[in-house]
Amino acid sequence: MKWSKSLIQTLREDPGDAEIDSHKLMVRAGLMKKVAGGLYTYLPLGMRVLNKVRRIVQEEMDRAGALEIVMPILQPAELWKTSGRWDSMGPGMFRLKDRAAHDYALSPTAEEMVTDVVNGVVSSYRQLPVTVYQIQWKFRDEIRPRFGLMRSKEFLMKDAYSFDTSLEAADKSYMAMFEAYKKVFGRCGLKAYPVEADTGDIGGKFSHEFHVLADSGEDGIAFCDGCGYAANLEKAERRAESRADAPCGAPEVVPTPGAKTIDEVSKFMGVPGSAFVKSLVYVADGKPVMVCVAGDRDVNEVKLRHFLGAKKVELALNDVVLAATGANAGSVGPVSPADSSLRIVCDAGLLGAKGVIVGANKDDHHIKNVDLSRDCRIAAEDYADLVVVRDGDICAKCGRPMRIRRGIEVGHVFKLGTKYTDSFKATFKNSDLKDQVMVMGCYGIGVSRTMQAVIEQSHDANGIIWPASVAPYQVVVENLDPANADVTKVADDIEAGLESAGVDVIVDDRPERPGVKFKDADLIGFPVRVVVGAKGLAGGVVEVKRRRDDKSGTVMVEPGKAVETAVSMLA
RNA sequence: CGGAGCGUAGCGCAGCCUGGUAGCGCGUUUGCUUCGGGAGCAAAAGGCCGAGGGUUCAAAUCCCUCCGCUCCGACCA
Repeated sequence: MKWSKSLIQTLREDPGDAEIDSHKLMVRAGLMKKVAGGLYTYLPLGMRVLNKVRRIVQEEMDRAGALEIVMPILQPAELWKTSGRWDSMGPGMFRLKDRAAHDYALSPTAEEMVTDVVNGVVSSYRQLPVTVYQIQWKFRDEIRPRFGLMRSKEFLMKDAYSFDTSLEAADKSYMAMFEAYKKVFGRCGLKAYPVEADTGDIGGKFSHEFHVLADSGEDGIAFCDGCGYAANLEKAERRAESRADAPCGAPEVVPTPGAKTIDEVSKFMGVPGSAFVKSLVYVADGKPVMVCVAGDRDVNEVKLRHFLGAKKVELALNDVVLAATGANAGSVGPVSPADSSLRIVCDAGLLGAKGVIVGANKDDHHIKNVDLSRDCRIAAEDYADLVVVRDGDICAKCGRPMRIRRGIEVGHVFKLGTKYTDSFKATFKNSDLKDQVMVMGCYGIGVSRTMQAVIEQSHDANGIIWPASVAPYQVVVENLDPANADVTKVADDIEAGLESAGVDVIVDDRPERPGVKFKDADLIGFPVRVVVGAKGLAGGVVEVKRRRDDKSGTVMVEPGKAVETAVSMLA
């Protein structure tokens, strides 16, 4: 391929609307162009990368025994009504009507359709297990599209679905995908870590996310170096040591006028936030419940929801708070709330807390010298791990301190169970001629997001540094003197040689000054660069260099060795 | 949806407060000189100043409405 024919546009300046490096670089390197918020056109260069990532995903899915299919993006509402997600998906799903006023969704995912499809094809246990997958555009009406392809309204996703005869059998399918994912990300040159995750809205029992570590990541992840435990902060558990506080005197009500937040009260009283117990009133499936955590910690609502066994928990509105406690938010606490039957649950880190300060359930007052076990009515079984893990918390598995990192979620694997196969009555005949419900798993990879994650993880001040496996072209041949027939002949011969060696190569044949060409090559980030110039040829050599090396990595070889040298550098 | 801000040439921006000739840099085109890390000079093309309405002799500029986008807090591959 000749650069002059390739429709590559590079920009010297960062786009005004990009925040993170990978997004800036994708636009500057001419991989994509924004159409509107969260919507992008993939330009030829970006399309090549996307196709390479896609190819890798296909190969690893195929190798894992998954079967490729393609399902419609436009999906009838009936499917979504069957599972109940037509209502529960909310405004995140694009919906439209056809001319006959029938409702449709633009597929944000495809559990419903695939269950329907497989149910129609599978009728015997002999056909199971089966895993199907597709690589298809997905649509989500994101609240706030952001960071280029990281969070866009339209994105390319690989979604796979496994169907098994039993939960145990489903574990095998799950592990096959889990292993395949490791290979996919490895081949893309990514370090992606599997972390335990909450199953979220999609439902199901058990799941892992694959994360690429990056400061720009949107998810927090807790890591334990001791045992390798890794979990999304939504899910991460920690071991709470019970406190050995010294006994304290009698509770004492103190006025704290105007101070509502822990910060304000702590400043007012001149004691650190950790000396407080923060009390929040939540509504869990319609019932108020008070949640107490240390003053310097945050409630993890996902853990709370699981602990309470509730479908939904949300912070209570103020009239509920007032009715339950007798005070407005900011002055509530676990000591004798107005509603004496109010359930109080408490973070396990507060077990044994004495001499703490709590809201007095009386506006603008707090109580000090509180001993939770002495002064409050909290059931022993209502102490649990309810807070968001933070750096230095103790790993629940091995007792070593954990650290927090940020990650980009590039993949997710779920054990779904029978949530969808139940609602679709997706059954098979077992060997006893009985109908039995299939057990499902579902597995996603954000293909377009993965492409950007590679850049986020592999770039420098000059531009992208592509791994050879997904580079738009693996080698760029810089013809520094396109007007010179001898130089051009050598450059074109090297191009031909690389092509016959199966290498993707582009020849920069533009009549530009060398500096411009070098800058562009670095910006786009071709893994290997071959420089052919009159000067070098006069000395009988061309230059070969890896993008990731500095100048000292430059190798001078005679033109006949250029192909061989470049190929070896790609390995 | 709540808060903040921005829409001016393909891209990045100034001009707006204080109304009167639409500007700068990059990119593009042509010519000459350059030529191993984003060259110099000269010339040129390129604008419904987001849309609609209003005020005014006169609106990119002031006022109103709408649309779009970006950033900060509740979703997820």
